[in-house]
Amino acid sequence: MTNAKGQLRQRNMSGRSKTRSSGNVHAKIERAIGERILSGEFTPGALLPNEAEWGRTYDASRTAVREAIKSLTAKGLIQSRPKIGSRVEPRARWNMLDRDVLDWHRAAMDRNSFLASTQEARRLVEPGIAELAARKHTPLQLERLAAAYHGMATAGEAQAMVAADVEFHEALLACANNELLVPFSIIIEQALTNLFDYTTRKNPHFNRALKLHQNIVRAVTAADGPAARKAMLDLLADTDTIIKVYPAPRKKR
Amino acid sequence: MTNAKGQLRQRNMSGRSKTRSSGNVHAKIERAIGERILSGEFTPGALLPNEAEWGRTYDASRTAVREAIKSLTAKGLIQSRPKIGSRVEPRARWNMLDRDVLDWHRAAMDRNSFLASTQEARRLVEPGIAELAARKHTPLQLERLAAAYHGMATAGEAQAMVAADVEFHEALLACANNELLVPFSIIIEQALTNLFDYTTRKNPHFNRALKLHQNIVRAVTAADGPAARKAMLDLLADTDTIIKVYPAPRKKR
DNA sequence: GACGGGCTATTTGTCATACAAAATTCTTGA
DNA sequence: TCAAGAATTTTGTATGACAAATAGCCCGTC
Repeated sequence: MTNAKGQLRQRNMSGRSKTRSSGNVHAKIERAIGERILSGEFTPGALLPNEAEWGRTYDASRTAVREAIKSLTAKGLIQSRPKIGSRVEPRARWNMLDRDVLDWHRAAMDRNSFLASTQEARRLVEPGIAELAARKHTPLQLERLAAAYHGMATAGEAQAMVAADVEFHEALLACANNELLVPFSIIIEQALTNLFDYTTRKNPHFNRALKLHQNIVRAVTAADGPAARKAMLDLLADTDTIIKVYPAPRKKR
Repeated sequence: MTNAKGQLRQRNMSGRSKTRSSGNVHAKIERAIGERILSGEFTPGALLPNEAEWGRTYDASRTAVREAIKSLTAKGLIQSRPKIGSRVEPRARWNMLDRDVLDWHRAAMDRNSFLASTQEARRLVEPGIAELAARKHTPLQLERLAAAYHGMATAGEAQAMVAADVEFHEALLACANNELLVPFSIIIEQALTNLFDYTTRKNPHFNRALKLHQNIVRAVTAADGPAARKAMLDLLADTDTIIKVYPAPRKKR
């Protein structure tokens, strides 16, 4: 994130939508420090430089630094105390389901390990979500799900396909009608975005994936919980297969 | 959170550990605004008062207000833009697995609805976690789980029992070795804390719950995934029963 | 020598003020 | 009518000053 002189570089937007606020000084500093923590440069329990020092490092005012630090604190990464400074919190406190944190986390590990852990989490949660969705959806929510499926079927380029896929899973999550589960969409989004190279390119897979998604729509529409669960398991199993068949498409740099 | 004159009151600590920073001005403002959003006073899309206005409302400097707002932004509750101000984000963006957000959420709804949704989420996730734990735990993690069980068995007062119970489930989560699942511990913690009145008091239930926890330890120790899953399902079913048997112990005020 | 209490230094916390930057809204001119 | 530009509002950033908290040191006492 930072070059030799510690100046803030523009982010490279890998996977994430361009946040309007990413141009803000405090947002850049937050990202810079966040990445350095997630990368392991500062380990849990470690003492960070003080605010004045960060200000010098990134050539910014203490105000901007403090706002960055407050954000990182809100994400559970650090904790500040007078006379002590800011310490890195234990990993168990890190809010890994925060968009930024998960993004920094992904950037700090190799892609296959990351995909392995997202897929594991998805296998754990999404079948249950599908079942809940089948049992609890409202007509409006079902409409959104159907529309998302239609969006997948008619998506043109690969980029749009990924977006439609994400929307599909978010619509399904909404069908489950449990707000506590919603943050999981971030994992799904990251997983699908990073599966980009694996999927969407191969046309034979495209049709298969579409069919597997359709099965979910049908089961949810029929309010058939067990069928929805199974349809989701099938979809995830298919995804896992693809990851194994095509190991690491191309090294990142 | 605020009285008629808008002055900040000391928090009442329901369920949460006393945060050192809760005495900070920006933390108080954050909490005040957060509660007002979660309570529905400001609905998604609504425009909040500007920073200067908040400063007057809570008799604080713009600096403190801004730090509060940055925290709330990091939790996904709001988004700020120049010339516009701060708007409440759609609920799907809210980071419901954040400690504070979940706490404000709980405070804004009736207890039974809250417990219903936490139990639903737990039924969805924890059996899978138990299974993963059985398959992936390390010796050290298993030790922690066993110690947590021992802590439950020897806990004296009810307060300590709840703490030990939370530690048990967090230890189990750690056994699963998937960091993406860790934030769920916040749901478990909130659920158990709020189940306080239901459980722990009745001695017959205490022994039963202890046994159900022991079954989990055994299955995990034996690396028996399916058995661990079933043991967790049994435990959760038992908890659900208790909630149904003793509806709402005492209204909160 | 051990211990307790107070002193000091460091760091975050808070405030006030000023100006920059962004972006909506209004205004004005073609 | 519409588009370009000006005005206005709000957040964003910087600076400087002081308050509050507290770890670690110092010192005096038992």
